[in-house]
Amino acid sequence: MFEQEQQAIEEQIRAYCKQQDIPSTEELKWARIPFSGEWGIATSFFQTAANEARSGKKVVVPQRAQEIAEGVAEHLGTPQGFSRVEAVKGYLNLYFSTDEYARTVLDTVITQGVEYGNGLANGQSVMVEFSQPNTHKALHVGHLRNMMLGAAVANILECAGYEVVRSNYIGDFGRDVMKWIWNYEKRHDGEEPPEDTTRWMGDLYAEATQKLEEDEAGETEIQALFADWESKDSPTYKLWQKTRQWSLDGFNDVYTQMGIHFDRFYYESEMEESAKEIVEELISKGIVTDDRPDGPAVIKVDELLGLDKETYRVLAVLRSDGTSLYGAWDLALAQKKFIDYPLDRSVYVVDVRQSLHFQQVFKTLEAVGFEKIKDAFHLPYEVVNLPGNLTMSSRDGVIVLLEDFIREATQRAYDVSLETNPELDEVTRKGVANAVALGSIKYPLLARDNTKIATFDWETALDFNGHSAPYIQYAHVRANSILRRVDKALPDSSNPTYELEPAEIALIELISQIPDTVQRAADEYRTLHITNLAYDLAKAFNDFYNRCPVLKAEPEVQLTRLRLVAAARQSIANCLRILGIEAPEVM
RNA sequence: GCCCCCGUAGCUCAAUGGACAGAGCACCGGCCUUCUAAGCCGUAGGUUGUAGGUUCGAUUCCUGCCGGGGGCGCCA
Repeated sequence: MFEQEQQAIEEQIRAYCKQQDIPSTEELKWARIPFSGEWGIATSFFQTAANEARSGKKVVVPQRAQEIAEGVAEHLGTPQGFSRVEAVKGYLNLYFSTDEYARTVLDTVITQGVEYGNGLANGQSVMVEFSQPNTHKALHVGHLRNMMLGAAVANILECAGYEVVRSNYIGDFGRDVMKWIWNYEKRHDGEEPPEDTTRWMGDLYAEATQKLEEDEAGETEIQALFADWESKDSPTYKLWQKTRQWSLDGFNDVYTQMGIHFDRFYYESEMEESAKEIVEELISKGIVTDDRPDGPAVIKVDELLGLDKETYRVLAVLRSDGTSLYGAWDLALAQKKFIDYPLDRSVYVVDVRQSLHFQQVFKTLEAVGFEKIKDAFHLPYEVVNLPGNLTMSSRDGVIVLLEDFIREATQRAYDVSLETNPELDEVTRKGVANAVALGSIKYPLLARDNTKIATFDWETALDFNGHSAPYIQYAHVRANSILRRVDKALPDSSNPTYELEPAEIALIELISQIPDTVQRAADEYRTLHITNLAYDLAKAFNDFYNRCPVLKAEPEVQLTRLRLVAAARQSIANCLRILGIEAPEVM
């Protein structure tokens, strides 16, 4: 937000260094002054001093850094827009003229509104593939992490200035699906799903897994179903179509509920044909080692890349019976995405356990000359476990169902609301309960680094206190509550005519960080930066709320504070929106 | 055997190579005639797994070791 100011000062620093014959060529790194209540930008001269030391000059680095900082400070004087410049411990600290900058920040937020925080369109297009649910199975809490991460990353990229294509890749085909069909035909033929469709699909899947273990002929029968499916007018194919749709309808309900949408759906069942074409081609090029029917057709990736050490291992593409495997599908899909859209980047939000798989796919495509694959990126995330390091598994049915979790959280939020705000009408309360419940479900998954395993336990999951979505939502409600009580329109922009409180400065400072944080989150594909900022904003607002009266303030003070409250409300709402979390008006 | 990830307060987690390693939970003690107490303030809690290395400076980068988790030819 302060690029112009930084640039102007950078030029002066460079000029000074040149004049003093100090070799300062590298970029200056700017940071915020890290002490509370102080507001400004800082840079240091350790690197410069170290460079001098390396070039033969006899200097003690910290001392020399301080010397340079002092020299620069003297040279700069007090630049326009700053109130004070100091050199301390090798750092150059430039303190903003509070009034001027406070006004600039508030004006920017209020003028830009929901757009505040967004970067300029950068002309780049990126696809984010996420969710990838399997039909004929239940949705559990483990799937939620992927959904939330993917949706939030897509939002972040969009805010940062990318053109974003949100895609989903539905697992509607494969052995597990056929296993479900097999079991359905044997034990549930003709049954229609109950209202709770997705749960029922999951139950039948668990049953299929169990029954198959006890059934010697099962494997052969499933193989036969695979063969039937190939013919599009077979009963197997028709049954597959019908049951698959049950799952898809259920998924769409969940997406609607979670506020997620997709621009493009891909299906594994569509990949069969093009996958086989690719494999045929690779066989003819000698890249695929075809051991059928004695074994699978595979790509020996290390060999392909000419590596001696086992690194990328072997990617299986066809079963010995000739049916294709997901390795082949991904070879097809990775290319198809770049054909369907003019992408500058292609992001896959997929469980970390598939890291090797994606390396195999990407390396293979690179080796066969598909240049664009260099722009493909696997964004891995860790799993959600149950206490005791227990991995959720659809096969064993050891899972916390998404719908159970949502129901419990909603009930809990409703109960808390009854207690804390008894006057709410029923319709509003239900809306609040829904917003709070979904927020509290989503937030912890987004506030954790992708590489960290999450552990689900009910008590923590239903805790609405502290570092949580409801805390942030509540800050938004408080801000809204103040503004609602003011009948008149927001005052016009003006410089503050009183000395701002530290709590006010801290809040404004955080607000000003949003654009940079969005960019950083986009660069690193990390939702964590947004959740951290949203929380810090809420905390700073609560502090302000307690220390600084607004409605009872002197008219001149109130002027600025009302604009600050409006900017804070907007800022919190924008952060929550990026995260896919609702910002309620009341709670 | 090869590869990847994690290790920070009692617990769960933060921390662009930078100034004093910060939050929440839990514990203890305060604050509702005052813009919604789903809130605020205070106390306490640390050899950042360990041994080295790089650096002016390491929780952050590199190497070894210890502990935990995950992946590795016909599931996805």
